[in-house]
Amino acid sequence: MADIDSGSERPVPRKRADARRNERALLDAAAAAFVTSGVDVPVRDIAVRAGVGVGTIYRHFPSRADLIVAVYRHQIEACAEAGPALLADSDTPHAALAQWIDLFVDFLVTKHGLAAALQSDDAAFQSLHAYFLDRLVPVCDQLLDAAVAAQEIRPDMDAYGLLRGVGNLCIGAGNDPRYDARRLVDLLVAGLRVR
Amino acid sequence: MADIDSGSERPVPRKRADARRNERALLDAAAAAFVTSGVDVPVRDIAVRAGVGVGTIYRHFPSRADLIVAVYRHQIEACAEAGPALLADSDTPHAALAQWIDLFVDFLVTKHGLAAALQSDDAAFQSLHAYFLDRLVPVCDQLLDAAVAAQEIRPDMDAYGLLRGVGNLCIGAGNDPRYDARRLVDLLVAGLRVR
DNA sequence: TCAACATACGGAACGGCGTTCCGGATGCCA
DNA sequence: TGGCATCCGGAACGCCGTTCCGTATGTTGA
Repeated sequence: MADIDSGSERPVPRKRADARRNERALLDAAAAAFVTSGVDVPVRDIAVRAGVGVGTIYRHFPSRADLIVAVYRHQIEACAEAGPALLADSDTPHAALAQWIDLFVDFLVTKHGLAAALQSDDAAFQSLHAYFLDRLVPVCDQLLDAAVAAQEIRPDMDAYGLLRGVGNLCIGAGNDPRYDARRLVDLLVAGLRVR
Repeated sequence: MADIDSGSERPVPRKRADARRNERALLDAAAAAFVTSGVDVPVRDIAVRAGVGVGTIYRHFPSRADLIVAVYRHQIEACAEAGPALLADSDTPHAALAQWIDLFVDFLVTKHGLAAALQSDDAAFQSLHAYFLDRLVPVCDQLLDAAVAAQEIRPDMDAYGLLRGVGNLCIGAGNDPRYDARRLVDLLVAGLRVR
């Protein structure tokens, strides 16, 4: 989506230098703030870190959810692209599915508060929700289909439901040493197998 | 906890009539508001429903979490007490466990937003968290122990982790027809079985 | 180089939230 | 009925995400 101006004419006349600088500063500041205080960190804190006013945040990112998406876009892309690769490399589709879900869990568990934000029905988080779904559901679907075709798992599980379940299980992981989200996800994936 | 004054002397001299009336009105109003708008309903709305000022809510319930606990206390108690009963009546401990978890899921799924509040790390919800845990973890532990003793499930699952997992899976159920929390919980419980 | 303009900035302001505070009202008991 | 402990209502506080707008600044054409 970025840098479409590799073509001949220039319909989008490039943003001002300070705007580009601020956008970069905001992405860096937000990433750092998310690590320190979780994705629920107040917008004002991010603005202070970036040395910028709050208004500037909203010029670049329509809502806090879009900022979150922007910060994690690369990692989500990487996760999505790992799906077909795992399917090609693994011994069985079920192994690929398990490994891919592990990747997803790794991602969520290390982002304090992200899993909770993902399931929030707050309208402000709709774009976050939508981006994850658009990008990951098709990948998960492909893995599920392959495992079903190999008769490794029961055929009545949909990718959307599974991803939401895994996402839900990751909520609060990392806050509480007594709660091991990964083990529960493993249990869930184990329950998926044909008996 | 209520009505300790069945004894002889009366060290706690009974609350004023208007206070008792308001507490009852608040419980009723909160219950109705939770059904209509979920447990996240603004405190002011509950106050309006009860025909009372916001200050009155906080005199009776130290925080919104305590109001939630008060509203659902009876149902939580019922769920807790159903555990031993199911264990006595069911054919196998695993069946009892599955049925009990079903009860828990039934309870959570019908309380819009409760499951999310339960997992929130917000300090205001600590008493909610604590009450659920105090009351339900021992029951779940008993069911798990029995099922482990009968060699029906793997022995490495703790009651706290399981309850949190089930609670997490129930987040957002009821908002989204595409998400079937019960099915995922069933999968989780199925994954618990020894292979 | 400079003026003029589109673009972007900062932070005050807004509406909503949970919670606290306190002057005034009210039930209770002597 | 008077006096007092108890309780009430709702304004006020601090924090939040988001919006708005007067001001500043990068850019561009002359």
